[in-house]
Amino acid sequence: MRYSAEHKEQTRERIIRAAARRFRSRGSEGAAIADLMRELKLTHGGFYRHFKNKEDLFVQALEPRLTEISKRIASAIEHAPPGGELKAFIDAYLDIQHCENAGEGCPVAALATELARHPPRSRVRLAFEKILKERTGQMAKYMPGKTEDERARQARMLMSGMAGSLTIARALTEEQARRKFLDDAKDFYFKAVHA
Amino acid sequence: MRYSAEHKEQTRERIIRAAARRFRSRGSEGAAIADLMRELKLTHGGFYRHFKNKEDLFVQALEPRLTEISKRIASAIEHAPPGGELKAFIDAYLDIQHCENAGEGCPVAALATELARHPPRSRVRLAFEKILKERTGQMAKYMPGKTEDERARQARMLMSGMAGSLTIARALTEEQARRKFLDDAKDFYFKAVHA
DNA sequence: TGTACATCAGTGAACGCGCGTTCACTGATGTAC
DNA sequence: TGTACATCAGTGAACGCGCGTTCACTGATGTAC
Repeated sequence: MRYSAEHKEQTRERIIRAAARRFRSRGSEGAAIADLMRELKLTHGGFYRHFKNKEDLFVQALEPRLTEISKRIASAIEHAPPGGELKAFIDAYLDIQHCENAGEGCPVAALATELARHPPRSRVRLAFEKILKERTGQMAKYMPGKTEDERARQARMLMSGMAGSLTIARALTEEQARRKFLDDAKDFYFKAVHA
Repeated sequence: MRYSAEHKEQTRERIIRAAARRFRSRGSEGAAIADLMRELKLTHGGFYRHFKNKEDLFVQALEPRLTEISKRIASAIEHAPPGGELKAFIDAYLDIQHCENAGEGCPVAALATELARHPPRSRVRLAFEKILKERTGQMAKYMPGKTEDERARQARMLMSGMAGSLTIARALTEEQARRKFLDDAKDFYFKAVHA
């Protein structure tokens, strides 16, 4: 059947969304194309009408997710009382829901280890780095610190540290322990950025 | 040919060492048994005289590595001037060499994401959790903090945070950027634990 | 307005490859007598 | 001390499976005339 360009774009969008979820919750190697397409009630062959190959999908799925999270963060910050932006951000990032749902969450925490194993100048790594920079830039303005540079540094440290703590929390086997770990982390990072 | 029990034990040890390196630098899925055995000038078939399967190897390779790192940390701390133990530890963990050689480094930073994807009550996760507890317990005594509990919390946060920062540093494409990132991190965490 | 042809998203069989695992076999050395 | 047999680490071919990718085909709709 012939489909409209609009229909094609919608399918593409659906593939990207589902893929981003699978990549984050299972890793790139854990997410099979046939399974992904089956989830969307499609067959695997059609995949290649939308993407050159799996890596192409990975790159294209990564970017919108990173910016999506940025927006989510921005929204959490906006709804915070004046002066409470940073706390709102930390609490939102280290939330138990974020911990339990890696598929919907921060791609940095979910995929950084894997990305580090890709070749250094690969598209994925360059895309990752670019967006990492954008994101920490966006966060910087809520950071304490005298100079722009100091605030940017703080933002980078806060983000990488929280990503690490979130990852470790996810590896704990008991939900109770994860909750406690995250609560401790909220405390720790809030104090850390004010040190 | 018939081999002595001692010879067998040595081979087993060699497999575990090489596997631990490969697991950390490439992840469990990235480390193939045939390649591993070839590195040791053996063939893949012999592998099963030593391990039940690949997961068995993973569990057995993980444990000694976690304690090995604990010893390395202990040694770094011992050689530090009195009162400088914590700084010595932070500097050792966030060292550029540690960053560049994931294969020889901290298994928490290298494998936590992957571990979180294993089934919750699996041998690997339980082993990981047990040793995580031991290690942070060991670190706790160098932490500032009034109560034992507070020191333990600080140790957990420091470790998970630094693991995250190390991971992000590894994902950066330029060595210069990695060095700067690590230096910033050393500062950040040193101040954070004294906050 | 109607007709013939082109397009192309989606289908599903097939291919090739990597990899974990199995298995019959080898042969040097340990052990029983 | 010598001999026959058992053992078992290691070999390498083979198997099965999952998965990324290719390809000939379908058929509804767009387009040219």
